[in-house]
Amino acid sequence: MTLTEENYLKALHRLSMKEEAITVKRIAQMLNIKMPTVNSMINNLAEKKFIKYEKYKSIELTEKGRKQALLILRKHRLTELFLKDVMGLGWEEVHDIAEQIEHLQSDLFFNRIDEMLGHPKFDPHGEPIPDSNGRLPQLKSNPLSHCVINTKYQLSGVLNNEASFLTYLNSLDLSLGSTIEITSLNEFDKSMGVKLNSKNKTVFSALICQNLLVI
Amino acid sequence: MTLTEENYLKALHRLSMKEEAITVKRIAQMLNIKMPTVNSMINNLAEKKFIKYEKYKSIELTEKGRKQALLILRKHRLTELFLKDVMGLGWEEVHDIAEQIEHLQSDLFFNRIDEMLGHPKFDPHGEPIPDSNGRLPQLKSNPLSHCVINTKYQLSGVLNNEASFLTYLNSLDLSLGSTIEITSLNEFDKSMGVKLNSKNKTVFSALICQNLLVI
DNA sequence: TAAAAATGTTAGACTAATCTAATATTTTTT
DNA sequence: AAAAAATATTAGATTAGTCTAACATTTTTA
Repeated sequence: MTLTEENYLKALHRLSMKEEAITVKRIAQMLNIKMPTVNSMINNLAEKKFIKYEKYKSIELTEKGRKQALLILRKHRLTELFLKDVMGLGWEEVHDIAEQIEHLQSDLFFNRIDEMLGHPKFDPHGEPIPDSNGRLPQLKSNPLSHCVINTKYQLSGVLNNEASFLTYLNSLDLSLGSTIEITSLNEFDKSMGVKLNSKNKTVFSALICQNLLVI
Repeated sequence: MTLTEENYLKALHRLSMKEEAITVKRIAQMLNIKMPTVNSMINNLAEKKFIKYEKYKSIELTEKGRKQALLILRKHRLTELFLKDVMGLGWEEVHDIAEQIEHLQSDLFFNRIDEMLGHPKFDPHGEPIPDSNGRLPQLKSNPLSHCVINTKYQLSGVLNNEASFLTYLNSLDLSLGSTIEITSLNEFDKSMGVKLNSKNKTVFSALICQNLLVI
């Protein structure tokens, strides 16, 4: 895929997320390109099966197109997080750089970023980060006890409302939306080493883990 | 500048570094492109004053061309070092990724990399890294006492040969070529906090600094 | 529902980067 | 120094991505 095709696909996906119908006019506006140009690119993308399209009719991403768009989105969001958290750039500074880096061809590079960030599932706006197969994370929460190591989750609920449990969570500064990264796992007692909000490390017993719901 | 123009400029610079004359044929080989294509790009670059050229005559980079090439080289070498030292990729893996990243347009991004690496003057092959003005570092050594904070230097000599001094250096595992990064400066006694070979931290008194030559 | 407005498509041209085939110049060899 | 070989250049075609002008279709409105 060329860089231009990737940018069209991104725009197509953005429109499909928020609007009723994808039109040539909207794509043209979004990419700041004239309609006839968009029209010919639409034909090109349809030929390559990234979209379904018949002239004067609606434009829709195919599964292939959506997956491709999500893979680019993944690279974009991982990059933004990386520029911010690892390189210490400001949130307002990262977008333009990520727009360029998202087009790099290197699984190695992006997988390493993913790893350094602890396989985050959401960017700081709360937007989900597609996985390396171009799939969006399930929005179904699971108990932390069912989750995997070296991955960042967000607290989405609790399965126990005893005051002592809630007080404990409070003392850790844990609230809905807080990030919990599993850094180690004790096979013997099923306790987990965790890092909270990318800052404090502690250990959760199996019982704690069973009562924390995360996404 | 287009990505293609940048790649030609890089090739031109590489040739100018190691060979007598830059020929259309050599450029074509290096970039794996046919000679007529190279010829037309040569004309284009000459029009834009990156090279001096008259047909059937020799090809030479202008100052403008050389500076541009060195700025790309700077981005390439900083990126390689970053991928290796910060992201932990293997030396054999970094080249292809750096070939892509070197074309990014973002002073912010590369300055931040430079900063994170401690403003290195040489890459791990010992190749010099051009500065942000496209100038190669002076190969003239200076006493460490004349150097600036937050910068990586390489030990290039000593100004004192007393056994006690050399034994001291040995005990720190310091030898010719070792990297010395100045991490802090004590204005009162002119002593310096340093990191040696990217590992051990220590403090050098003013007297030590005066007797270490670095590049 | 017919006219007007909005949107979409086709036709044809342009630029950057590439190619092959043909031609020109320079360099090497005999 | 003439012939042969190597190298360089020109001419003309191709592809991707863009444009403007003209035409077609659909949607809105009166």
